Amino acid sequence: MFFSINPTNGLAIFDQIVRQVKFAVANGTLPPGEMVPSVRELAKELAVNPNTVVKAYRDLTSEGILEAVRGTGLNVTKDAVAHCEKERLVLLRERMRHVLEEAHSSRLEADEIRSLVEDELVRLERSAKGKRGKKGADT
Amino acid sequence: MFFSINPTNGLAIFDQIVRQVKFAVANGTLPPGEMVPSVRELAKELAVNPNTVVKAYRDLTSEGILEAVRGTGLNVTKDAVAHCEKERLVLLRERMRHVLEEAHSSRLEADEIRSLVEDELVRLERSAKGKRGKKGADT
DNA sequence: CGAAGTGTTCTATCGTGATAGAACAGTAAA
DNA sequence: TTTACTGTTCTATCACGATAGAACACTTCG
Repeated sequence: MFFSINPTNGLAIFDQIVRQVKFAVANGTLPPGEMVPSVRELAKELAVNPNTVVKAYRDLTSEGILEAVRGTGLNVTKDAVAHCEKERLVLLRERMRHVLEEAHSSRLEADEIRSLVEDELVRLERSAKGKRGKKGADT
Repeated sequence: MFFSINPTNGLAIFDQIVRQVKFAVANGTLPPGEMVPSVRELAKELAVNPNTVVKAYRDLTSEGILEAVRGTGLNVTKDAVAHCEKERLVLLRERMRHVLEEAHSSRLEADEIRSLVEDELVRLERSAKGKRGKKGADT
């Protein structure tokens, strides 16, 4: 499935779920009309309490991103895509800003910040590649 | 004073204090032997509960960064500088990594991430300039 | 029908961060 | 000594995120 939880993220679990659903909608992984995993199913998959998933889905529903079909499940609304596409960068930018503000107020130079970002970007690329090419070396 | 609290930071107040003390030690703003503000004074200045400052100072003391002089106050230890210089990048890098991981898992391209970072960096530069040259334009 | 799956709602408990307020022991200076 | 600072240690309360377990109304399918 698309979802995963990172306990050291700094974000609450329910918030991580909310954001990942939004991101999945924004990039087309979760198209309108598609059903999200059921509360109990997702809770089991993430090894998380069902009530935590309930809270995430409740927030998403009250934002108009999900809608309930009684007795059946929750699906992505038609309006969700535009909404999530707009919000995607806003959410990421806001978090990024907090980190950069801390770096800046700690007297880190802009170039030091840039190289820190580059370090972590290549690290991300490497681990992504590592997952794609399971056994082989490269290619 | 050097310290300030950002409620929307995602970090607990006591943790923000801990990190800011470490950063101040790392960049020489808070040299060894220097006294940190008293518990009650800092609590008043940050409009925060004294117990919150106590917790931050207790953590810093148990890490060997501050030491108590009974009846007088807390001062920065001799070993603190090396310790904090090492930890500075680690702390910032760890937080940065979490944000970049989220951006990456949301299918944001590396170049989009870079331009997002650049956006926020110039924003930081602007606000820093704005604070330095209060009334005048530049110089 | 009945069983199994939906979402929804409820109470209770726990840990943590924060607040509030009080008390105690030590030091410094008038 | 007295006063006014230090740090330190309590108890109590609150909000919030998370957990646990149960119940209810609805739909789908055999």
